[in-house]
Amino acid sequence: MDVSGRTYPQLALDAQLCFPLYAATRAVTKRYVTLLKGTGLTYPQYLVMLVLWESDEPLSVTSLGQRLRLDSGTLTPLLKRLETAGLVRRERDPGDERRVLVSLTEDGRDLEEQVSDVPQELGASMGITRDEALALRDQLTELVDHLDTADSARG
Amino acid sequence: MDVSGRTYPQLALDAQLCFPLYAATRAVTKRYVTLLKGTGLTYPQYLVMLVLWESDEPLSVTSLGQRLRLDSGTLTPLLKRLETAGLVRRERDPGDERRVLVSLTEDGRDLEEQVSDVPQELGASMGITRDEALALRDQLTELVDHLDTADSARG
DNA sequence: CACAACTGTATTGCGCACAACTTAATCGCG
DNA sequence: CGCGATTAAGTTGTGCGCAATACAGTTGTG
Repeated sequence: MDVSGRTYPQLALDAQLCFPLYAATRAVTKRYVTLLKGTGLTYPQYLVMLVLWESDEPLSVTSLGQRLRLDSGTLTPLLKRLETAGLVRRERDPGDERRVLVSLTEDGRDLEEQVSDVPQELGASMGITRDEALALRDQLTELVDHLDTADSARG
Repeated sequence: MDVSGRTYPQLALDAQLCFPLYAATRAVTKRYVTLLKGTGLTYPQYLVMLVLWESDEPLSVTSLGQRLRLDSGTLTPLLKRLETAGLVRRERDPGDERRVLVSLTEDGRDLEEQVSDVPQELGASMGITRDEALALRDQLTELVDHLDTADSARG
């Protein structure tokens, strides 16, 4: 942690934001493994289910991807696993055969009740108040917005 | 985003901290791809190099793993790629043949100067002040500490 | 010294992420 | 209508993360 005397002190691991961010995501994901045990879901699969539970309509792969910022290379195999698990259906849109519509099965819908306590349990594991969590959420959301424009703009 | 009328409003994607955290990490990683282009490093490889640049001594795989919270299943192939790239050496510790000591080559050491502007460039992409970044860093560090104890304690 | 317990690293297998590419369907424009 | 451009999803290949396992080397104990 002693950064004095280094040629490039800004490169110290503990001086940067990126590492705690990276570590926090992995720690949260690891906690979800425990919390989702019994549902058979991975954390990315859980996120997909969250989006589907929010939606009244079947969603295309692209719209799921826009919501979660994931592309078809990630979603297609993930959705196939959810289909194999019997939680979702994948059907070509009759009105546009390029699109695949993803909808919940009865089992998929039923799973929502089983995970309804997960957010609160995770919150308890994080050791911060609800207000702190919401403030952090907003800061990170802003960060994502900036980074998205930054990377496309500055190349 | 309208959460009213849902049976489980706490499951709304936008109500939770986990998703912005996950999205922010991926956005940062994506930005690093651009910033590290020319070094040949991936973001996790860059983190390993940060730790090695900080150290005067060769480090074992385990001590690298403790610093970065990564295990040998992740580090071994990553270090082999860094070795192939000519940036590090991997040698068994003569004093304890179980251990593999990782040290920088001349090329590896030289790379530090090439990335010395990366932290500042990333900071500029995030659209937050240095103080905000440091506050965020500290909050996330605390989060990680809590989650680590939570997952081992509550199983 | 013998040997069980432990430690450090490597290997295997699975599931993301994502870039790059392919294929099929649709759209737009003359 | 014909046909090039665009769009949507799927495929391929690379590199993490990490649990589970294997295994060689080391340590502790009698």
